[in-house]
Amino acid sequence: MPESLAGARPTLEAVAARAGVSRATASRVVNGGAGVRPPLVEKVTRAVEELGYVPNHAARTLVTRRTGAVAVIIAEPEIRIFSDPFFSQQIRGISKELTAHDTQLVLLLLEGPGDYDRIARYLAGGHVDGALAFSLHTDDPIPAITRRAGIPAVYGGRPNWSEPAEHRTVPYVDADNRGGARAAVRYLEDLGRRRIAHIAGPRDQTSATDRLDGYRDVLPDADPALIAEGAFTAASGERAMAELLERCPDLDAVFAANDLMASGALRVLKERGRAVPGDVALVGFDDMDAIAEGTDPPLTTVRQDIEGQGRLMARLLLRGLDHERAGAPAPDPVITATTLVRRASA
Amino acid sequence: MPESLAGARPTLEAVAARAGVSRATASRVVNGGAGVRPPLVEKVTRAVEELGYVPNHAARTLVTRRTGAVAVIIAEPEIRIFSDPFFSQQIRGISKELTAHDTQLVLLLLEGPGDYDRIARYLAGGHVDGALAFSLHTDDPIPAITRRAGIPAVYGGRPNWSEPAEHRTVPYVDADNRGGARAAVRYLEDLGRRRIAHIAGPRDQTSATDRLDGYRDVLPDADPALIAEGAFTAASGERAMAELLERCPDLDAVFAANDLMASGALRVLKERGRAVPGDVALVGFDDMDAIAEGTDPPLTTVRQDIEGQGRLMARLLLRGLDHERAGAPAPDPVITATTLVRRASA
DNA sequence: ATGAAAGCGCTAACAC
DNA sequence: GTGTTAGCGCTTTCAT
Repeated sequence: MPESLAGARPTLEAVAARAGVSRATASRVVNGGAGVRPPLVEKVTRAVEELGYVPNHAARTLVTRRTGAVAVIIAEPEIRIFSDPFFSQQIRGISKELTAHDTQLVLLLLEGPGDYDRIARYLAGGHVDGALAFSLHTDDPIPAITRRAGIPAVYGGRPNWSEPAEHRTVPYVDADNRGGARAAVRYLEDLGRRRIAHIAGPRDQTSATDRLDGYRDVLPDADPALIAEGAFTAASGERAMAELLERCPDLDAVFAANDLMASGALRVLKERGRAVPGDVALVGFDDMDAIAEGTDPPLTTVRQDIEGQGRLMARLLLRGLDHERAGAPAPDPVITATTLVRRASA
Repeated sequence: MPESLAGARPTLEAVAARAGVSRATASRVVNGGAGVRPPLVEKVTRAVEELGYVPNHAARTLVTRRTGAVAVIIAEPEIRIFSDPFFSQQIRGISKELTAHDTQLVLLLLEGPGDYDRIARYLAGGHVDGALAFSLHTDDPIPAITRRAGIPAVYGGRPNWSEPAEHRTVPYVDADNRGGARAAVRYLEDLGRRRIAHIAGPRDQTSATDRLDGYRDVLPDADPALIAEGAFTAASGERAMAELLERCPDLDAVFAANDLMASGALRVLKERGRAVPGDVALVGFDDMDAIAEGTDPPLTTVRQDIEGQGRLMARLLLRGLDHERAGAPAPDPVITATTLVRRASA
């Protein structure tokens, strides 16, 4: 490994000089060497190594108008992001895909509502080529900001627009929440269960409402008392289960909109002496192994490939960057498959 | 808000023209406007707004040699980073401090050991002004990489060198683990407990060994059977507690090296019919509110300001960046205070 | 296939 | 105070 001569990083000029070629040729070699004769390629390559040359990123960006970086925007209400394995897996996926394409991940945490300005300025400043964001709120300002900044963006989770017409406007990656929910409820039905309750997630998240819709697809005439709303947390799952038990003591199955709530429900069920799955069959959603495999009994749940979704988001964005000049239309939403994982709780 | 004329972002040149001044003056105004007469400042400011001008980052970096970005490096074994509230809080703190100084956070996730090369190239490429990294492993290559890249770095947690002499080489921020542990054990002593056990963390993390050292400071002659080793997880806390109970049924207090292990220990204690704190007093470490406040009884624990540590890391780095040209020496390590928080478990 | 030269958008001496 | 000018390091026509 070459010694770095503290301070004075070698420039392309230096490489060219050392290799006895022009800067242009040196540049060509550094960028793949297409159309340069092998002996020269060899010479330049050696010079690069000897000098420990690393291209200056700013200079390159200035002329190419490509930064090789992508922003990942995380809204403040998503503070839980880092504690929620869901997001961490998604970020892993994104990171892997970006890395594979030599693209950097710039993390933009919104500390508060006033931060949208800062983000807007940043995005407009040409720091990044594109942006990735998660679970937009109702009429979230982010899409408008990226549009104004003129950079492409891909979203994780179906945006929650108040205008349904806007849905097609932005590209997003989402799991087949509705289909997964349908599969879960049908499975419970096939088990012979007749009083199937649902612990739904918060009404303002599409993943929650889609799962609720899936439940209703299968059980259009379900007793409304069989539906309780939670907040995707274990504690809220406990509360919802208690409610449900009170309202419908005769229930014989529960489909919870995520594993965390299912784990809470399980705790309450056991406390009240209901055997799982004997008396009450229980199905979750997400298949977060840290949760679903750790409960007693382990959770039957709907699995989605979260890391894969993250990778897909990044891939979609990168593809968009490549086609950008072609003025390609925003890619269609991508819905990833879900599968039912049978364990012991149902 | 000005319409963006898709594609053609206005340059400083355009601003200057519109304001009827030279590019230099426009630049001065954009950068604070020191030494420019108010009327001109006003004119330029208006032009900036009307045009929706945002400085081109690459151009600026090219001449100033400052990127306004800092890398946060997260090693692969730290995959748990995102699920561990410890790291998430630290990152929050870092993000806040960086944002306050108009500096961006570039996230570098190491996907595997081979990734060190990629990181090294990135850091050498002048993408960032400095780097932040966490809990270095024994003889971690990161410090060498940043040194070779010629960029300053600050670490979170005392590095685990095999050469003690190296300790002073790198600046780091760490909690007063040893002092906090001492306080916890003394508190237990003051409660009148005489058989105080310790559930230690993994031997290869300085935070764990420092806490063990603190325990030993107070109890130099403690029965070795009173010490069990866990892995900072709840499950390992359960295992360690079971061990301890078997070896020393007469123990009357436990100091666990973190809250997660304390919560596991608590579970086992209750299972075996030991009243907490009646029969066995229990103290944790970290004060992760999601855990410590949620147990029954709530955990007495040693609190450290994790977000503050993150902020401190960023501040130290930024300060280093400012003094860089002055060839200032690496700042000394900073040890942040810990405080005992009394709840009900001891 | 290679080189010469222009210029990306900005800041910082240096003159005035 | 303000304008003029010279690059920062690189890619990319355009000649050759």
